[in-house]
Amino acid sequence: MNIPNILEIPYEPEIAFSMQEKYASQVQMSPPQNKIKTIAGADVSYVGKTNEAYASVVVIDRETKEIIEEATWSGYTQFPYRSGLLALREAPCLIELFKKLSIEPDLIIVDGHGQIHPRGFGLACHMGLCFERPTIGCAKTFFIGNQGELDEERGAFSNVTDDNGRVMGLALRTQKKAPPVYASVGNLCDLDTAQKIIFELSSRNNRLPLPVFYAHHLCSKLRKKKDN
DNA sequence: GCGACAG
DNA sequence: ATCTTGTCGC
Repeated sequence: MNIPNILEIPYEPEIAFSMQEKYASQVQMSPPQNKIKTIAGADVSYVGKTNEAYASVVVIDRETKEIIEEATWSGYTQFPYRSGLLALREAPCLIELFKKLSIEPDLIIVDGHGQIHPRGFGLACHMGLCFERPTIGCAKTFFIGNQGELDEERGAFSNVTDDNGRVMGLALRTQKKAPPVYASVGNLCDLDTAQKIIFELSSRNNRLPLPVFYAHHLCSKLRKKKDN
């Protein structure tokens, strides 16, 4: 896949914060221009709490839900995990990973938050500006913001807002008994589309949208394999 | 001041 | 993220 931009990765956290504040205003929340027929999901896993990383991306056909391409990458991250600065750790890995993809997916789902972020610029936003193509974040746990009550049925959702009442994203229950996932815009996509896509690609069998679910398993398979 | 804090 | 035991449901 073509990668039009690579954002700087500041070594100093304070500089990284201001970088995120600067780029947050460049995120585009309008609906995708093209019809969404191919969808990619990406994930990264690690050996213990080391910097040894395994990343994978899986692309499916939206209509048939069949896998049409996979790519993997392994190497070492340059930064430790830090809340709010996940992109410093994972963006370089994901860029190398997506370089290996031949398809140009119509939409990319990142395992992490987008606009649900202290400065409105989570990992999915960072990748969305790099890729210049519709990108959304789908995180497994609550990060920040005010979340309303959530019904128990699959499909129930509740906005996640900041302290000024601005909608950053939403909590979406994709399985009846499981905790919700958190959907937010990364770039070049609206929240309604993000919600719709995550809902239709999740099911009774997979709380996470199919491409992310597949990528997650591919990652841990890789990690185990290299471990032995 | 204290706790919370994506992966 | 990873580690781990036990439990529930198809």
